[in-house]
Parts: sequence; structure tokens; C-alpha cells
Amino acid sequence: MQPGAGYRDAQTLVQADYTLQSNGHPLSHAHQWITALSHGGGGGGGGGDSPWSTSPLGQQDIKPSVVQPGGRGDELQQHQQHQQQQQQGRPPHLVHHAGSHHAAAAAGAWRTGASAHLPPSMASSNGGQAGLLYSQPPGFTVNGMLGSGQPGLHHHGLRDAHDEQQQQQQHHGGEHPGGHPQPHPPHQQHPGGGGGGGGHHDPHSDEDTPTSDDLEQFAKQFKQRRIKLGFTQADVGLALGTLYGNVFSQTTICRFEALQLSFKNMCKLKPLLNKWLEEADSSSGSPTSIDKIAAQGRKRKKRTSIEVSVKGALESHFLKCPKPSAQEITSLADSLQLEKEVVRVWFCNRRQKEKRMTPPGGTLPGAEDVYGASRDTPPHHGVQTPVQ
DNA sequence: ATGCATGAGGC
DNA sequence: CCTCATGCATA
Repeated sequence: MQPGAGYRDAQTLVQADYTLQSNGHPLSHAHQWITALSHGGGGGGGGGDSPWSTSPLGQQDIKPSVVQPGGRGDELQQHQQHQQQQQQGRPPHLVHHAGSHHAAAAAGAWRTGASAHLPPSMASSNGGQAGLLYSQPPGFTVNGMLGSGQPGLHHHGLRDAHDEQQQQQQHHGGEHPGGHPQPHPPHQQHPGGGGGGGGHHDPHSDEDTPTSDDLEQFAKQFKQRRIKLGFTQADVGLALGTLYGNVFSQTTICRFEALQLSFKNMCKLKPLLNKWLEEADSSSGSPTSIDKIAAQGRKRKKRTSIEVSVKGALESHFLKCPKPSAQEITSLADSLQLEKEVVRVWFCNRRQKEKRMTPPGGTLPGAEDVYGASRDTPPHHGVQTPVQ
């Protein structure tokens, strides 16, 4: 925040203090601040480009984030101070409108013609059920609905599990900057067509992979309904945990609504959120049960604050070379007076950002130019949802 | 709403 | 080490 006022050594405000408040173990050096808690498997993939980008492939298995209750002795971190997020606004009124429109279906959205083929994603295997994860620290309000007692609701057969196909991504390794900047084609589409078999379906059955337009639309509707029902993003995340066993944080829900996840990830979450919507809709009046879940915490390195000027330098390098070698990272880190790890992570995050559906500026996918070239942007985004 | 971080999987 | 899915901690 303080722009240029001269730099002092402390430019990099790395707060090297890993906060450990509870017990106060110093844990000094530590290369790895983390300790336990393993959550789902990462999807690892390898690498390549996301469907948005060049290749339409990109699938691997998705992992449910399950946590294992193994014993961990972390102490909790109750650290919150002031937080103004959203969790208190729970209006008592639950609107209940006759459900006439089921979400996904909207036919013909604005972008009609699109159809596409997308990676069928996700494997739905999740065997794990997360048991308890954490609870919300700051005044967690009750969660959304719970299935505790509603026999009849449970449902219909949604189409949940479907196929699990897998696609593969490809490579990654060798690219270098000099070549081409990966072009990202904006949306992909699908249908299937091709050949084989048939054309089927309409753009919207949730059964098959949604198109990016579908996702965009769904995300919008989801947000709107969620707000009307009076739930916060955090509530939804927790509710998903009680419903399926996969808990998600406010961050993830937020990113979903903002389309800031990878295409594949969006596809994975959509069915879950869709199901939640249905539940929420039907249980408008049901007693919210309070689920108490155990809290837990983990030691995490304190977030490093990178000065704006340093950030600018990093971005400049990123433009030249999005994937610097270890050595380059080291020297860069050295010149910027940052830890190598911090720089490495910064690049990783930066790369991820480029792969999201909606780039921060607004230009849809495909725009990889972060800044610098042409991009002006869109206006959109604030319309219609008051945001919470 | 986002920035930095963690970690499982894969090369 | 990277990518990818996620999230704590923040602004």
C-alpha cells in the first residue's frame, strides 16, 4: 500500500514469523511449516493446458477432499479478529417459490449455438467421507439444511454418478518461452458429435459435460438463489460437507460463482452445488440442525506480503518467462530479496491464474495477456448481484 | 474477493 | 519441480 515512497530494506515485508499462537512453539526454522492434515489427493495432473487452452483434454481424477481423522495434534488457531465477512446475514425468510425452474435448464441461453465438447470430467469416486473437518471460527452460524431428518427428500435419483472417464492431459514440460504464448481458445464446445454416435442431447442436461456457457449461467443462478435463500458462501461449503462429505470453504464457493476455477473443476463442482440447490429449495423450513464439528488447525506459514514494486518486477518477468528455471528463480529471488520458495510459489500461482475461466479483467478465457496488450474490459460483473 | 500457501500426484 | 484443487488469512 504505500507506493512509492522510497524503498528501504524492509521492502519485503516478509513476516517471518510463523504464527503459532496457541502454544507458542517457536518452530523456528522449519522448512516446512506444515504438519499434518492431508486432504484429498491432488489432482495432479500433469500438466498441460486446460481445456480452455489449447487442448481440450485435461482430466484426471478428481479427488474428494477427505480428511483423515488421524490423530494430529495440532492446536487450534483461533485467531480471528475482526472479520467482516458474511456469515451473519441469515434472513429468516426463506423464500419458497414453487420450483418451477430447475436450474440447469435454461434453454437457450444467450449463446445458443454453442455446443461443445468437453471433457467429460470427473470421476466420481469418492470414497471418502470426510468426517469432520473444521468448523467455522468466527461465529459460525448454523448451516444450511441438514438432512437429518427428512426421509422423503432424499432423493430422486439425480444423476449423480455417471461415468467417469478420464482424459489425459499432456505434457508440460518442455515448453519454453520463446515459442508461442499459449493461445487459449475461449470456449470449447461440445457435442458430440462427431461421429459417432449420435447426437444427442441438448445443451443442458446436466448429464453431460456442460459448456462454458452453461457453467456461466449456472454460476449466476446459483449465486442468486443462494442469496435469496439467505445462505452465505461459507454455509454452502459446509452444507456440502454434511451432505456429501466433501466440505468446501467459502473461497471455493466464491470462486465457483465468479468462475475463477478451472473448467474441469467447475464441472466437478456443479453437480454438487446443483444438488445443494435442490435440497435447499425443498427444505425451506426445515430445521437446521446444528452440526458441530471439531475444530482443528494447522500451522501455516504466514502469508508473505510482497511489495507492489516487487510484484511489478515479478510480473515483468512473468511476461518474459512464465516458467523460469530453478536457477532463474533463485537469482530472481536473490535480487528481490525474497525467499526462493516464495518466488517459486508466486509463479505457480500466477500460472494458475491464467488458466482460470474468467480472468480478472474480464476477458474470458483465452485471454492470456495479462496486461499489456489489448484488453479492455468488461464491464460486467457487477450487475445484478449485489454481492454480499 | 483474493493473495499467498499446502500437498497429492505426476513426470 | 510442476500442475491442480483448495483453503487460511487478508485487504
